[in-house]
Amino acid sequence: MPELPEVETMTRELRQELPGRTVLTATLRPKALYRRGSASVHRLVGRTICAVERVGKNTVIRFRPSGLMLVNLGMTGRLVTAPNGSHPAGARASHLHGRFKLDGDLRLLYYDARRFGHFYVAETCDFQKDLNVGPDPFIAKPGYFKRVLEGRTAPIKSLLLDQRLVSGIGNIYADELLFDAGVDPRTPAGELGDSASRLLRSARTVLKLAIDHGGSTIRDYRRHDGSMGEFQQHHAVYGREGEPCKVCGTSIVRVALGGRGTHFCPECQR
DNA sequence: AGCTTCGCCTGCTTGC
DNA sequence: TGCAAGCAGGCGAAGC
Repeated sequence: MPELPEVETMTRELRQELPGRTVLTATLRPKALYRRGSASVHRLVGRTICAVERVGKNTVIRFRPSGLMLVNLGMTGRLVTAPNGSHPAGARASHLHGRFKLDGDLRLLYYDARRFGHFYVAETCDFQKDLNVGPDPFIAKPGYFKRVLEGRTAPIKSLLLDQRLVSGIGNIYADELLFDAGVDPRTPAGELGDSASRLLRSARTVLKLAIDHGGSTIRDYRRHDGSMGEFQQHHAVYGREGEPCKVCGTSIVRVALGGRGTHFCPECQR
């Protein structure tokens, strides 16, 4: 499940290759991969990539003289370059849904087994307003969490997954940062008090560490070269149900919260 | 408005 | 061993 660290890793890798390339042909199917209100990728033919950046869990490719394409990988999406005629390691042809032929003998390919990803093509875009993408933990100012969580009654874990409030955090890193902060995921967000600012610090710590390890590979995620991320080896709680807490030895518990598998240490997180 | 549930989709895991 | 059912989960839509 690509979250901020995985998308950041992928975006950095694409940034090495894409800027300066002009789009020669573009196809994306099926239609369901387009986000509502998106223009067709055909519009990008003839335009030249000028920047590749990350916004929350999305990769944004910018073009000159104008235009942008936002890619959200959903759960199993993979955006990767390959020379003409070759396919990236471990990619199945039946999962190939998007092809962008670029100049200089390069293709940008989109694979997605479950097709939960989506694309948004437009001339301009206000991410916060048009796409409901709030600030990520590296952009948010100290005090931001405390301010937006005030009065909220939903469990803090559920709100951490809400991209409108804070972007970039998914199921894995929500569990991991709550452990780092020592906060019970079921805590009503408005009752956090001063630990709200601790959450922001933990988010930055955990996400930064994950980026340094190339992200987490649970099932599908792969680095650009087909290798796996390493951070899953450092998970304290995610996927460790029944295993001893690395701090106190208590068995890690798994509960369902808002329909999501949620892992935590009942001793360290209160 | 805020909170919760549902549906999309397919590969992997589990159970018989 | 083989097959069917169950499960996972980002995110938008719908329901309360």
